[in-house]
Amino acid sequence: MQRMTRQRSAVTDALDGLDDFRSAQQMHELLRERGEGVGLATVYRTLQSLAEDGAVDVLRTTDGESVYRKCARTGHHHHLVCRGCGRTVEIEGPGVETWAAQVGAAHGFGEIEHTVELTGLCGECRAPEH
Amino acid sequence: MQRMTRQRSAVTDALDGLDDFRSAQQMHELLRERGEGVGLATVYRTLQSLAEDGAVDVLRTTDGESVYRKCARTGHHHHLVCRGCGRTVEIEGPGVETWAAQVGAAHGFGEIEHTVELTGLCGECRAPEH
DNA sequence: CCAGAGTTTGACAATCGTTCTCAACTGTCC
DNA sequence: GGACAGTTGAGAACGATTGTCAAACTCTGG
Repeated sequence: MQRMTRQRSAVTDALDGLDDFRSAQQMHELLRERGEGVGLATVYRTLQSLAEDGAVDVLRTTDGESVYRKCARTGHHHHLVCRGCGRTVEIEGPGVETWAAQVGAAHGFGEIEHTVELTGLCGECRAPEH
Repeated sequence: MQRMTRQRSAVTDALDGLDDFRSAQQMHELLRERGEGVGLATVYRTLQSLAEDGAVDVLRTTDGESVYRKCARTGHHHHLVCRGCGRTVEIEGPGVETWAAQVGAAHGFGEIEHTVELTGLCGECRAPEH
């Protein structure tokens, strides 16, 4: 059974206040600054279990770090992340889903799963001043 | 300048004989078995430099390991990998490329880059016997 | 409210893939 | 052949993540 502890709610509360992806280490640091210290191992465990429950989304950065984010959209979706500031937009790709299934079928594959993530530079990061 | 050494050609030769993704450690082991021992650090360095030159493709497995493969197609493409046996099909996604750019533009993002990988079960892995 | 059972926590050690170090080695060019 | 700059490799170092396990805590049913 899942229990509600001070640490667990500290992590979920912190996630609610953020809108970009953060690593477990960043969360750990953030909580420490807020004075709600939570052990690093606990932060890892909590984020993992939240991810398993589908309560948060996980992404792997190019350097192999796992980053987490609480998304508004609960179902399956993708992300468009700004490489400059981290701003994130949730994307629903009706086209991609079917494309994936089609491509899979065309090659005799079944039970297709896909990974689709987009990165770019948002308006502000492209035109810093004006 | 790039030199042709015994180690470098051992790695590229080995890659030519494979058609699925392998990790640096697996390559290291494979070369050892063949008697063409190559230091682990060298295998890492060589695979990396080959990847930078676009001579091989890199993927990150779900557990954060980098895997490499020499693809027939040299330009930009994606992969459909069998979760059962590792069989890999190279995919060219005319639709995905434009979709990515469109979605990006719709949100004011530019310089869009995308990651698209598919996994599934190939025909043989779905019907082992018959 | 209270005890007992079962969870959760956290400081620290351990893993594991990958990168760094640096002295010895080896293509390459003249 | 000889010089020199790129390359190698054994082992240390790194950094993210996971494992350990005794102490602390939650929740539930009296």
